[in-house]
Amino acid sequence: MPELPEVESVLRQLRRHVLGTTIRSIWVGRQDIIREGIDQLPWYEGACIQDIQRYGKTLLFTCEKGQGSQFLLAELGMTGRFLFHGVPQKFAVHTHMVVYLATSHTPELRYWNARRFGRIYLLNAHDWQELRGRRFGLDPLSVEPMAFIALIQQSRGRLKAFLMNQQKIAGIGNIYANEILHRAGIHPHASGNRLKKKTLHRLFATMQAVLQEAIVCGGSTIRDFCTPDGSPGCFQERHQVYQKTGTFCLRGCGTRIRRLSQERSAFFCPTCQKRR
DNA sequence: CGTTGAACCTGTTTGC
DNA sequence: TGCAAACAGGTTCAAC
Repeated sequence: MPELPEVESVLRQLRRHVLGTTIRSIWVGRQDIIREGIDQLPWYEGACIQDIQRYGKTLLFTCEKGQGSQFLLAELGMTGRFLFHGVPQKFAVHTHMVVYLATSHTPELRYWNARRFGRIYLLNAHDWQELRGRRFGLDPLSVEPMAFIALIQQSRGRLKAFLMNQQKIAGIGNIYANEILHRAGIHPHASGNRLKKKTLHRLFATMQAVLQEAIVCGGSTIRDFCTPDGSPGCFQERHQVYQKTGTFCLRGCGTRIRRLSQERSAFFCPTCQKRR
């Protein structure tokens, strides 16, 4: 579930509280939670967390030691969390990694992930660049409108699939794709190359507005998302369509929200959302 | 190239 | 009331 706004909320707390801290040691419960570079694990002991960034829905820690630097990429998947020391959690058995810190307001940072859809990557600069180029598309918050529009006009598939394609635009998942399309008044099955310029500009503006608004709310907490200090988000209170099958469209058109079961369930209003 | 579906997972919700 | 099946979904991979 963590999509861009949730990961951004996690990022902001991490930057505030663990940036510049030295790693004392790292404990790993299940080895297979480290997808790549498990043999690099000892290197990180004594390294300094020099920077933390978000790429799409993943978090990138830049770690420095002596002259060298290495990267730690963390996918949250669906149920992944970073938690500060002392934050209560159910199912402690799902804590797969603990980063013990030397100087910080939190002496440890736990990586918890019940469903284990997310993984950790320990990468050198070369491997990170390679992964980055292969996996991440444009950032929805910093992309120029014309670059975004040009990319959509090249796409042939369904618009919702485009928005969720991380290699095109990185960070939007099922919740925000549905919410953005409803607010922009565009059908999830509209095709990008047939939309009018005006509609594309509206889509761009709506995408940024929805994501920014969700970040201010600290993300959406549907089931159990929370930031490292244990706080939930509140953007779910403003959802218009996600998981609202059968309820009346909030635009007041009198139509009920429908759900298409194909492709990760699309929720939409058949009246307000146009194919063109 | 685009699209679809399966696989990976386990806590929660739904249905009988 | 209890149990089993369905569901949730980000990413990767295979197949068409």
